[in-house]
Amino acid sequence: MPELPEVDRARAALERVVGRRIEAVGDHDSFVCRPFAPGEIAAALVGHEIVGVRRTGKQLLVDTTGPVLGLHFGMSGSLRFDVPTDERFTRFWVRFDDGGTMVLRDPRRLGRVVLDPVQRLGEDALLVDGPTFRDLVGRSRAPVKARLLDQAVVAGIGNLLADEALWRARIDPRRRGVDLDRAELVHLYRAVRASVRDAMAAGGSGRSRFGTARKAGVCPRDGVPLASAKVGGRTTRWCPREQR
DNA sequence: AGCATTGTTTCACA
DNA sequence: TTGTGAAACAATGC
Repeated sequence: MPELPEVDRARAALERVVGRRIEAVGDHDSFVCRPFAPGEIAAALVGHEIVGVRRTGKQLLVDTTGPVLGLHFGMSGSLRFDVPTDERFTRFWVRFDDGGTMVLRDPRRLGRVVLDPVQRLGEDALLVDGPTFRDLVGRSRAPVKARLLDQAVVAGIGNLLADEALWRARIDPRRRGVDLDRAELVHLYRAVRASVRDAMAAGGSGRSRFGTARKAGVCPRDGVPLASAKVGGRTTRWCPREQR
């Protein structure tokens, strides 16, 4: 369930392992750990201590006294602590010197585990300032939703948050960035930040009023059936009456 | 059976 | 050249 709010929750949970030493690593899922060979990540990490945890967008960075461990949850990844490492869907795990474990559970295996990740990400959605956001989003000829989903522009916004923010800002997801005026971009910027913050408070993306309504197919403000189409390659729902 | 899925990368094309 | 969008990736659930 990972968009920025879920990943940030994982970051907070990871704070508990700071200061622990890595005793063993399970890196034998060659798809999730690609392009590293089985044992390669383990060899690089064993014996090192976790010294910090950072997040940019949906990317998690675990600093150690050795390499940086990069974690990405893909579509279905999540972290578990102090559970057995042989459970179904365990794709990667770390055991610490205190006997505790960190397990990456990821049924669909679209998550990634890498050493020293090279990031090509834009500014984090929670940190980007208004003028920068307006400039980056407002200069594109792509549908505004596709622009929001582009992690190289603003990092952390996924499909649900994008729909949520556009609904709050009352903007049609199919409109081109260049066709939005300054006031609309201001609204969108505020809507993005509010959507992210609310999702974090609610414990996840898609738990908002619109997130619930998105499934039901009815706009929670005016009861109009939501429109649905592929925008930016993703299923998109919006209120055809309010979002212009 | 068929289709959709809260993500990212690659590749074809304008 | 730059940007855009569809397909591929893997696996599950409806």
